[in-house]
Amino acid sequence: MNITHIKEKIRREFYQRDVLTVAKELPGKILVKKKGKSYLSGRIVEVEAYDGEIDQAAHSYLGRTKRNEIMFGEGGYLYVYLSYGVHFCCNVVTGVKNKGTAILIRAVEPIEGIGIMSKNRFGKKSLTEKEMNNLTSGPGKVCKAFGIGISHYGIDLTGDKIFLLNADLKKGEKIISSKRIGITKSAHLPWRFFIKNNPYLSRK
DNA sequence: CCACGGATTGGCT
DNA sequence: GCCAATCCGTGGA
Repeated sequence: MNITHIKEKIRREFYQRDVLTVAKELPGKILVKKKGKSYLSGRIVEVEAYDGEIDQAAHSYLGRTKRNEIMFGEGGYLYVYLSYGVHFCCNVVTGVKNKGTAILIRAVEPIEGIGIMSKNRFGKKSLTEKEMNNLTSGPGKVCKAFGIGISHYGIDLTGDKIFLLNADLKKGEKIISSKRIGITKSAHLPWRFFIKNNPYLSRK
């Protein structure tokens, strides 16, 4: 018994819509990675939208390359890249074919498999409260905790390895937007969407 | 072929 | 608050 028995997997049509529409709905949804018999899951609490047609910060802005190829496919696939030569970051590809849009998953709130995530991140199973809040509060941290790397590039999110589940926000929760973090080009666009006051945000 | 810099993190000051 | 670590995609010569 795990969360996949309770919630419904998100279907292709959800991802194939406009990137901003999807990005606004993503906080609250549940990221799941299945590894053998064990499940890792967490609620998405923070995302950023990237649109190669008008957004210079998007990896797809300069056109199609081998690295960003998956961004130009149809929505519902995973785009993974290496950041600063050190950390992996994962994105949900959105829109129809040739759009070049994706959403960076920046932070999640752990639900299942916290022991495994802790081991992936800190090499031990039990964490201090401080480490717990630091477990998945950033894009590189999410990938490390979930064990997501370049081998997961292009995975179909409607398959059964990595996928999202439908879920509603908890009572009183609110999604708000701000400028995106850590970019210099097209920095003014308010395309970061997150759950207000959530303790797992990469920044408040 | 080579130089540059980035959607980050963690450790030190 | 600042900065090093560390890789490779990208673009110019």
